Amino acid sequence: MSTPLAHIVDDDEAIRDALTWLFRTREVASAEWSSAEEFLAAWQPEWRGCIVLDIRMREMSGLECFDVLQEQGNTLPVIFLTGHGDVPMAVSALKKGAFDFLEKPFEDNALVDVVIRALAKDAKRQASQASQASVANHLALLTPREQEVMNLVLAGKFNKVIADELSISMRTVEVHRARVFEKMGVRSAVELAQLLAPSRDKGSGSDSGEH
Amino acid sequence: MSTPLAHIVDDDEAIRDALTWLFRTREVASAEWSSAEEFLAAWQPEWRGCIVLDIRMREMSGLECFDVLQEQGNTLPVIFLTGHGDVPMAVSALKKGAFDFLEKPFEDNALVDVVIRALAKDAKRQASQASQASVANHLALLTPREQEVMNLVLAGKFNKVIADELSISMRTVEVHRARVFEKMGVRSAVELAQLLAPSRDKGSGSDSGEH
DNA sequence: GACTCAATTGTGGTCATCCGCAGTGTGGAA
DNA sequence: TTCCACACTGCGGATGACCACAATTGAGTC
Repeated sequence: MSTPLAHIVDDDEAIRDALTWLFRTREVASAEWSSAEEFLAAWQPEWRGCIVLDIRMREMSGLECFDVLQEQGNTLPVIFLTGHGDVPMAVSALKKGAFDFLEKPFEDNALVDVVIRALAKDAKRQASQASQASVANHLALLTPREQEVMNLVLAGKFNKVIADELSISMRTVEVHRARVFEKMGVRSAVELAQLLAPSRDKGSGSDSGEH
Repeated sequence: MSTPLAHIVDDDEAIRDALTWLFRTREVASAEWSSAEEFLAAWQPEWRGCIVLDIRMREMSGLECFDVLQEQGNTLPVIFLTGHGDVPMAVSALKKGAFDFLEKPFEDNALVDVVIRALAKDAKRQASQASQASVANHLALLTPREQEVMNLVLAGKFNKVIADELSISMRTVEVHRARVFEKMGVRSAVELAQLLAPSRDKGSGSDSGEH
């Protein structure tokens, strides 16, 4: 199991050591990576925690690393560290979904606070995603026909009408319907609607932002 | 009705004129305000569009103006303009929900693009909020007893059980239930659940759920 | 060929929902 | 006082939902 970790990605060993020590004294578990490439090679989508990413590194920069991560579906909050960032860089990073953007030198407390908030955010995201994934798993257990019937049930149609539209008997609809309820772990169409309602929205927001 | 406007808030008349001219040539409707105070005094929550806010102004700064707006429930996207912003300022503004943060000098095209995206975002937000408000209006038509029954219906309970919990007859529950459907403009509990699924908090829940 | 699984259908019955009809009682507004 | 909105109730019937029991067919697997 992956424990939540603050992943420190920086090619400066002195800084890595300092951050590792800082996090250890604040009881924040962390891991060290000496380059963006090394981190990307190891990165797994199921990791939890957050990423503390230095912008200026010898090979791949932190910003490039961030882009690659986002393409690969990373959901971990990313905190950028930079010695000489400019405003457009910070704005771009945040608009692309970075969690925060800190200029060196920064207060130890400030960084730790941000990391702790990032860890909390990831934990929350993880929780809500877990329940959504569970629904998706149950949904995957349904046969095509069952899904078809389910959709019509959710459209509020009577079994009679569903039978008609699918050109099958009412009895068959009842059987499918019962199996859908059973497999989805609900006891009524109302519960089913509520279970599926949150995940039935369209479009993922691009940029967002509440805090 | 309020047309979507790009509200230009800047105490420098030359800049206001330039922006107004720029927007007009791009067919973006705009309005001018010569100070944060003037804008705040006129501001109405139902306005649509976006706000182009200069940071450095004589009296109240753009950042202060932004804080006041957020407190008052502003939902319009805010685009900051600044001649000499620093990274922490930009980061803070974006994390507090600003739409964008542009440093002068900027390309005309860049600003117009941002404004157009901001207007689009507001239009989208407005649309989704409208349907939500409509649901709220319908909910407000329900009598207290009807809302109570509705919550129990949405909990997936049988009329019999609802009658029991409220210590009334089944027939009365049926009457309330029918009125709820009628007033909410739905024809079944499933439709009701879907209508209310995105936005809802528990009220008057007696016992909690199982499953 | 035996076996599993998805899809299909019927019978007959129970329980829940929905509705029209016909009322009672209460508290506030005109 | 009259009118009205709200809450409440009973009866009986039509319709829908759910279920146990019992089967058939075709596709794909072992």
